[in-house]
Amino acid sequence: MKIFYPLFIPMNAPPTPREAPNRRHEQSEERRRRILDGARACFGEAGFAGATVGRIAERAGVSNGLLYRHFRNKEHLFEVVLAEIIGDWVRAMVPSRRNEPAADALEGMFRRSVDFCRDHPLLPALLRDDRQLQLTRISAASHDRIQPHRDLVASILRRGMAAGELRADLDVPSIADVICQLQSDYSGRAYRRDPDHPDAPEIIDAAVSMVRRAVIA
Amino acid sequence: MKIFYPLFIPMNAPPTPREAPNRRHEQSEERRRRILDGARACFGEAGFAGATVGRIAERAGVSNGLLYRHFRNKEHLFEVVLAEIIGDWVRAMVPSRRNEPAADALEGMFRRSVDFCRDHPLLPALLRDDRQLQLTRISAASHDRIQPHRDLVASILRRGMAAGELRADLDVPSIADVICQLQSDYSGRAYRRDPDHPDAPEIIDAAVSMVRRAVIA
Amino acid sequence: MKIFYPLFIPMNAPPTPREAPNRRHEQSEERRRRILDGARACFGEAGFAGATVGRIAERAGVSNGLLYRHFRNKEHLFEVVLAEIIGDWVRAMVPSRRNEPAADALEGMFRRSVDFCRDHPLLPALLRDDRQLQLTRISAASHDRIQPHRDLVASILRRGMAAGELRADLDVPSIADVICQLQSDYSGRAYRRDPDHPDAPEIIDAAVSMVRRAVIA
Amino acid sequence: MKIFYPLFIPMNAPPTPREAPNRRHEQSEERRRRILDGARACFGEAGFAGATVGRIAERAGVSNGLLYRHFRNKEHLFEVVLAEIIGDWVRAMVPSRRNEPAADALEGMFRRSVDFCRDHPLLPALLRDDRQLQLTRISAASHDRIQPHRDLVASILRRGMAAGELRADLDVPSIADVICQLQSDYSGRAYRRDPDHPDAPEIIDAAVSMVRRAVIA
DNA sequence: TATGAATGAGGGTTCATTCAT
DNA sequence: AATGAATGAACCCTCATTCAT
Repeated sequence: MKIFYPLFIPMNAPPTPREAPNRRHEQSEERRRRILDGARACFGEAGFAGATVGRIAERAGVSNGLLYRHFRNKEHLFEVVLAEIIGDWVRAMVPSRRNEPAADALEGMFRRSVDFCRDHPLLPALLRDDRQLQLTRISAASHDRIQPHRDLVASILRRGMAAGELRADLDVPSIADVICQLQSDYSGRAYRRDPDHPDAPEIIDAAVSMVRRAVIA
Repeated sequence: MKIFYPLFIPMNAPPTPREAPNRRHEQSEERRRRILDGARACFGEAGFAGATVGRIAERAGVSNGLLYRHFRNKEHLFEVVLAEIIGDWVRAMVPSRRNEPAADALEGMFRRSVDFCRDHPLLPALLRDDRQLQLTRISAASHDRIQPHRDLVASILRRGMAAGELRADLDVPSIADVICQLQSDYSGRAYRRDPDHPDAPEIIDAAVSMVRRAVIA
Repeated sequence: MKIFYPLFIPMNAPPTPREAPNRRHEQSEERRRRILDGARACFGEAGFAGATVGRIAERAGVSNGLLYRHFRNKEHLFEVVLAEIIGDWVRAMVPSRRNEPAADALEGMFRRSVDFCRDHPLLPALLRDDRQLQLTRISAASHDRIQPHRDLVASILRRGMAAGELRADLDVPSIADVICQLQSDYSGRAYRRDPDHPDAPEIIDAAVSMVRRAVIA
Repeated sequence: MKIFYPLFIPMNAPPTPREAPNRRHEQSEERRRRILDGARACFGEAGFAGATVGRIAERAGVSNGLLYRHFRNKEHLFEVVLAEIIGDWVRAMVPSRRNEPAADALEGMFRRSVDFCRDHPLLPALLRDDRQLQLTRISAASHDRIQPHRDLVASILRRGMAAGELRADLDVPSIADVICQLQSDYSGRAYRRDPDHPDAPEIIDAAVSMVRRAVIA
């Protein structure tokens, strides 16, 4: 069975500086970086509509106008931020060892995803709900990141079923959907520090064990 | 065992008409109603930031200013809408029969919640994530609706454990959290019609069966 | 010979208040008026691009936002201003007596146009050159006002030729074009007080006599 | 009779290269040239306000900043462009033969002006109306170019009157004004291709014949 | 009670100009 | 001399909120 791991193409790698980078270019690049960081934080805190360009620039310590040298407009900036985050997240999540039992692979993914989101100042909050963000125009983003995630989970499930480790009667696409949903939920919690949606270890454990119990033979 | 069903205190009951309601008062009350309906629709479609008071008033067929006679401001209006919706949702969700097996009670709740959200033009989208809505100031709302929901689920779990229907080693608060999370997720999907987050019956079934398997003895 | 005088339909007559106008409505109407006056002045001085809504509002003594209650946007405001001005101008210019000699009719029109523009705080400056104003989207405006003007002049010319008062070999459309051009020029001068383009009486006389000499038999 | 032909003082002659022009200087000069050409095109297309420095630099194939080494600011650049154009225009317009009849001289000037503007990708549109261009600060430019033009026409008129070719009772300054006005009008038309202000040959002919008839004895 | 005209702060965006390199 | 990244003021426009009627 062919497993197809490499999910996402990194969309917004910084333009490869093939010439020796001079000071100017370096500084510019660093400011672009700071803008993206500021945008991550602001979008993460306030959502797309709530974040303001002015605030982002301020946070990045640059002028209002500079933002528009690096990004077409607010929406474009948001797209780039999203793409970056997804790239990071996926890299953190992907199974490290290929031969581990399927249930362990799922649990590993789950926990790595949560841990990544906890440690990283980023916005998995935005990983879920484009509708709220009035970003219907950014349609690709949502689809592009969700389906591959499900496919990855599904491939692990199928591998486990083939190996006899998992129940044989799983409705793979549906179960994969639910697992991904839970993973998104608790990854998101790890970032937001909403006391109403805690990410206490025992809750994560409960989610993980629910997943295990649902799939194991 | 005492089961404590009445979860929510109605927050914004219409001011109790202690005098015999004359015409004026009646009409006023009806307009308040229309404003709330318009707000539900608008907030549901565009989120908090995206909805405008002008639009809401227009939809309600009243003037812009009247809105401010009935509600302190946009935020307050939103709070009231939220509270109302949660009331409706809870009423729809609460177990009908008291003596059914715990697992069935959970499943029933799950499905009723999803169905309610599907049939009702309302905004369970908003049930989850105040942060997105820039409503950090509305902290109470979130807490008030989420904890009671978990308590309800927890009480069912405990009943089932006491009755020997469910596993004895459940970490009740944590499992309740996960179950509520899933229920919110798929209820939300039922309202939004995001093709990337479908609410196909088999997916709902998968979620339900995952829950059952997690708790059943 | 049929003469077709009524050229322009007044486009932006204030919405006829068929009900007894209360104070509120009156004040609103007056503010709309003030905005239009401010806009006339600002557009007249600075052109479309150069005029700013902020400046116009300030000049009208109202808030920035009010402008957008009365007009869709800057462009719409400009259109209305233009239409008003043209209406005024046309009414001022149109021949009063029907039976006067053609050459006198032309001269009368010419002088009335100039006088109107001199006395009136308006912007015939804008009567000529949409291109400068980057108003390609307002294409109709230009055409709608210029051709009728020429037609009016042409009809007078033809009447004079038929009556034997004017030379029989006139190239009517071309001569009409030149006459209108001159009339626009010196009407515009009357408004702008550019010392480099004076509107001294003897210059107007020179223009008028040039026109007479060109057409008279 | 003294005829005073050399009308305009070249305002912005390139800084006289008093040293043998080395490579550096040559290249610099060529870039200045390219900037001016780009500016001509941009101002011509979009007017002063509509043209942007960035666009001009891009069109000239130089950097944004270089523009400010050669010109004080956008306004200065515009002044220089204007002066250049006027120089070109005047050279094209000036009577070639000194002894031709005055009326022919006028007609020749008229037609050469129109032809020049038609053939040349430049901005006689801007020849008339500084006010529109928000360039009230550039007052000199306007005066410097208009009065000499009138003087030239006046001198031809006086010559014709002295020679008995033209009517003896002409109000020379006034007639000169009108002639110059017409000439500007139709020269401008030749450049702009506004269908509402055509420059068809028969219209030009009509204008020319109007002028002739106005002055001829 | 109900209206909707009026306000004005703040939104995203552009662009003339400067200055370190 | 030449670059182009960076600035920030000013642009048009929206919309939550107030208040005279």
